[in-house]
Amino acid sequence: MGKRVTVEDIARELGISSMTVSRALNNRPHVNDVTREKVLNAAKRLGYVQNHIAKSLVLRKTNVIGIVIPKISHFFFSEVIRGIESVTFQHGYQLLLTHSAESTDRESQAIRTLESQRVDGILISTAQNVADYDVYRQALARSTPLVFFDRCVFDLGASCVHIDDRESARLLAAHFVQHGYQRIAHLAGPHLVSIGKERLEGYRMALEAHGIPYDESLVVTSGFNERGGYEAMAPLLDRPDGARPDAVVAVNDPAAFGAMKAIKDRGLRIPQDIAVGGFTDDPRAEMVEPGLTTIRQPAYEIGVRAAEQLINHINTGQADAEDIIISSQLVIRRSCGCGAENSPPASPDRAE
Amino acid sequence: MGKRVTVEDIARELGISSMTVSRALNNRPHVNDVTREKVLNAAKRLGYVQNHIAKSLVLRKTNVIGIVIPKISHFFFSEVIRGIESVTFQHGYQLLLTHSAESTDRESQAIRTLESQRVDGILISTAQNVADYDVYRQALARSTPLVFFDRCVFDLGASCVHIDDRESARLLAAHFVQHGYQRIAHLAGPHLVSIGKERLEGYRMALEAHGIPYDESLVVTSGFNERGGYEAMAPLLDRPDGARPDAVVAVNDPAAFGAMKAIKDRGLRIPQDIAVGGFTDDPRAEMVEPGLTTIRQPAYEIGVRAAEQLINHINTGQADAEDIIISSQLVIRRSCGCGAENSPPASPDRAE
DNA sequence: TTGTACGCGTTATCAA
DNA sequence: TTGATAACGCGTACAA
Repeated sequence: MGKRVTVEDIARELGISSMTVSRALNNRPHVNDVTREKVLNAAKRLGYVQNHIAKSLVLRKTNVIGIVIPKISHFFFSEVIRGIESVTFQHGYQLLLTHSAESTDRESQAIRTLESQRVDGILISTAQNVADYDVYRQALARSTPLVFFDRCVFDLGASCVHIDDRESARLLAAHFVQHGYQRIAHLAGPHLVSIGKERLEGYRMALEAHGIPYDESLVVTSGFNERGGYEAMAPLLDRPDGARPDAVVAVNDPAAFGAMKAIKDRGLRIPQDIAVGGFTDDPRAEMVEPGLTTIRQPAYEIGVRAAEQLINHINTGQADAEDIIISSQLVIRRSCGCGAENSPPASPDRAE
Repeated sequence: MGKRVTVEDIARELGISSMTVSRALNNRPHVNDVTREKVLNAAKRLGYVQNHIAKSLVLRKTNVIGIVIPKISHFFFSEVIRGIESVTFQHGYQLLLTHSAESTDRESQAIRTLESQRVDGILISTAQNVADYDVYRQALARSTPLVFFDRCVFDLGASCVHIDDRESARLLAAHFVQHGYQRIAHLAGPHLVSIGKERLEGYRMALEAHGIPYDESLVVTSGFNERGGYEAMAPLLDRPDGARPDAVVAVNDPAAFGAMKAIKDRGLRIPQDIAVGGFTDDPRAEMVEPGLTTIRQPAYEIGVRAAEQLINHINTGQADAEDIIISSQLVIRRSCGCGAENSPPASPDRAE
């Protein structure tokens, strides 16, 4: 930062006090109209830009909200960010973006950095192997409002915005069961992260409800990306004919895409040989061949609600934590082989 | 922000001066080992978190870099952000993310906000209707380093990181010409933004080089999203048989996807009736049916180079502006009907 | 090795 | 309506 124009400079220029300048610049009362005019002109002429750093220091409020994203490249998260931004923009907050890259170490570091930056609150979706909750507790103890989204940690007294992952997974798995699939595999997320746990549990519930025994060997941890989905399919596809799964419920769409590629690479057909389902409703889901049946998570809305909740916490000091559940939707396409082509809005409608 | 522990608090607790505490916490020399140990213990015990705001104020350096993104939901930009983040993380910079939403007003506001936040530098890709360069000039005049990426403004003395848009568009259009297409349309970006201008120019050059007259009615401004691409196709598809274009070069992939949908909705085939090409290499390009021939822009690398260049400017005061050209690549898939299936890395390899 | 004085740029407070 | 003073939390410069 080079030499910058300060209120002091403007005050000196006009032969008045810096307080009057400050009042004029901030549209505060008790300033003579003529004086105000002179101040604004001088500010423009000198190229004054308010120093928000100094303002934050004295006001003890930065108007900055921190975000911790586990995987920037995931479409879901970029949509959440878009939702968050729309709300924070309206409320005059800025966004400090950090990336944990699925690492708990980097996540902890990010949270500490955000606290150090004195953000007014933090929006976070945990890294996939989250295990130690101390860093969250500490932030909360220092009264930094925290709101989780999608990947949550419950019982910390922090709000969380997410879909009903368990019920959604149950619904998806039940859909396969009801259409006659017998050996339904699950590509699972890491079991430490909320959505991994919940989606697995929903899958189990669906099987149980329909009297299908839970077979541990049909559950393979894939993680959340394409490569993981691809690799997790190997042990399942290596099974002999008749022992191979006839359907796969993936923990999310990227994993499902990887699985679909693995299935095709073996020369098998989707859904005739193996049906596939996912989670997210990634833009690719309607373009992949065949279209991917999936649970649509309204990412933009999740971002909006999370940001609103956080700002609410910020304003009310410490409002009660809420568990906010956003409704999801089963989108049926051809990958599940269940006939109905209940297509989602086509591409042109994805644009704003 | 609630009541926070300060260096003063620690100093009082230990009966020493705040300077010694500051030195100890920052790993500076001239501190007795025993004293340092005591300070670090007390800091941990009291839950001290450095106030980066105060530090920034006194050091006149925030270690924050501002980003201005025209369209968060565009895959290309989320990849750029990922690249930027990888560099800034390594160098200890934080990211303040702003969104112009393609509005020049919001963009100007964003830049002023970032200046107000005293970011050490700004990375920006302009809004599509950029026309007034004053806000950039002012930022530069106040010695806020500025680096453009993808959508640039030249001749301002700011660095710019981008592919060779003109040459890439020329290459793509020439590819169509060489494969016998005669009536090649162009879905153009707004003509005010660099990539809109350059890509149109490359398209013209390719036609000219092959003796095909430039037909203004074959150039329709689509903007950068799916809906724009879809709608821009209407006048082209409304032409009678024989006057319809036999190929379309879209300004980017989202527009190309919209165009493909429009073509299919008319019951026409790709590429037999109309061939399509795009720009970006969006993840959907290899999944759409048929696969989209496109110019691959290495988004991640663009982000990396832009961030490196900015940090370089920050460190060297004001190094010379550079025009940094990242090499792009023509990825041939089936949408251009040119045979060669030069497939890009498959999905599983997209993951990190 | 440790401490004192001061300034970073702004606003709140209280006095004029 | 305006101004003087102090404070936000920290680090630099210099003194002890």
